[in-house]
Amino acid sequence: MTEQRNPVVGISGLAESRPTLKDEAVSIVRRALMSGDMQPGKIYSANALASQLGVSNSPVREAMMALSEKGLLEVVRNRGFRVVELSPDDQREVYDLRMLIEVTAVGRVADQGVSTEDGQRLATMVDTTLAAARPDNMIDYLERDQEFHLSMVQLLGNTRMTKIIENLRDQSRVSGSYHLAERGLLVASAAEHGPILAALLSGNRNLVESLMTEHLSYSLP
Amino acid sequence: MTEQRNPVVGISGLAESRPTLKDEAVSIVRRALMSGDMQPGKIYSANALASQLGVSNSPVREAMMALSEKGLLEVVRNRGFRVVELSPDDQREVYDLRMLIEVTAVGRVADQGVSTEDGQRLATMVDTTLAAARPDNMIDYLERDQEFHLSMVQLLGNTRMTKIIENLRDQSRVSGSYHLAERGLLVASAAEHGPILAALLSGNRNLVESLMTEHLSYSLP
DNA sequence: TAGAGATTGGTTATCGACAATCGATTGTGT
DNA sequence: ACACAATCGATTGTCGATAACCAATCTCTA
Repeated sequence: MTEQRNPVVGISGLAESRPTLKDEAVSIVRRALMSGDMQPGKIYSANALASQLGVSNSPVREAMMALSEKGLLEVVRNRGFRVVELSPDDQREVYDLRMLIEVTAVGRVADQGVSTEDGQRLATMVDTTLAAARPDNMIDYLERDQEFHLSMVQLLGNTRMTKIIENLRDQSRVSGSYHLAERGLLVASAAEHGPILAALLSGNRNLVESLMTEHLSYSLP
Repeated sequence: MTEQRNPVVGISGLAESRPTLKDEAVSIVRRALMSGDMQPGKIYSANALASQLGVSNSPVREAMMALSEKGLLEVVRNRGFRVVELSPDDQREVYDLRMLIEVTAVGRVADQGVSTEDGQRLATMVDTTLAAARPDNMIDYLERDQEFHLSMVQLLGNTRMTKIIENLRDQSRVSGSYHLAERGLLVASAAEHGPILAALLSGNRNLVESLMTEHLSYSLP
């Protein structure tokens, strides 16, 4: 019988060419990873999460598979999905890549020039990020931080490069970026965004790159 | 009753902690993409491929989803999976990234030094690749070429960087790398591997990087 | 006691089925 | 002839069920 199925309310009540259940599951799990609701090293069951969300296993499974491809989860056969726990070596792998790609990307943007409009937009982000830099507000802060950095990179126009950088940053975030809060370095890190943007707008590539290099060291343990 | 299920014979008859059906499907589709059996721009049905392989839709679907994550396919909602067709802009995105990452990676390997053993292994690959450089042998040749380049990069020990480079090279390969064969540049490209390896072994980073830079221009249209 | 082998508990990997959805095609009215 | 609505065919996205599987626990024997 054509009974109305369990509506499966996602996040937004909006109905706009509805995203697939898999997509919703991806963002839910992703958020749980970033917020620490899912802890590194622990194994989680796709089926269990599926029934929590009120959907069947398939879309949730696909979501966790996708996150495994991105290196945020590990598939443990017939056991579940383990949240990755970056070893010191892993962390340096990610760090090295970010130093190479992310720094170069922002440097190139400086070379290429930034429109006044984009400059304004970025300046706003610097402010809101700094305002969000409170230890009790880590999750939101990290989101703003991510937005600012990705917005700079996006100006280069290389979508693949942006995706790669986003993924690397996500990997950094999962395995505790909490040493920032612990050490009260949160505001210090946010405060560097201003000079970085200034250098970017002035088109000083060398300066931007050295500031970015220094800035990235905050993501080291 | 514990009845023997449909055996679902994969490719290799080997039974060694059997890979998942999804994994088998991934390599099958991947090969089809590289060989041109699946053509850029065309849409293929996961279910159709599933019944061709004698398995259900789920693992094949997961495989094609994974390849979509990697940028080799595009999901077209309720229509199927389209083989990506790189626009000129897309091709330059990939090219720019390879120039940045792949060249740097090989350069760093030169700095770091290569063991005699590894050098031997690479030298063998140079030979077999050159031997495979016949226009009627494109698929095999491309496989050897890939193996040589990835083996160099692997020596750096950054697994994530290797994966990224592998993915970028795969993207280059899908959308016809056939201009090589067409223009008879195949042997010319393979012949550059020797000097590259020589420069690598001699630890001359600058030389390696400039040779690699030149070499990559073969992957441009 | 110690160790091999059976049992258990929980999870996935895979299956087959079906409604929702999309693009193309056909049909209709002006 | 043309715009627009209804229909059609194909494919996915999602579902619920189940056997295969892994790790850990328990049992039994030497």
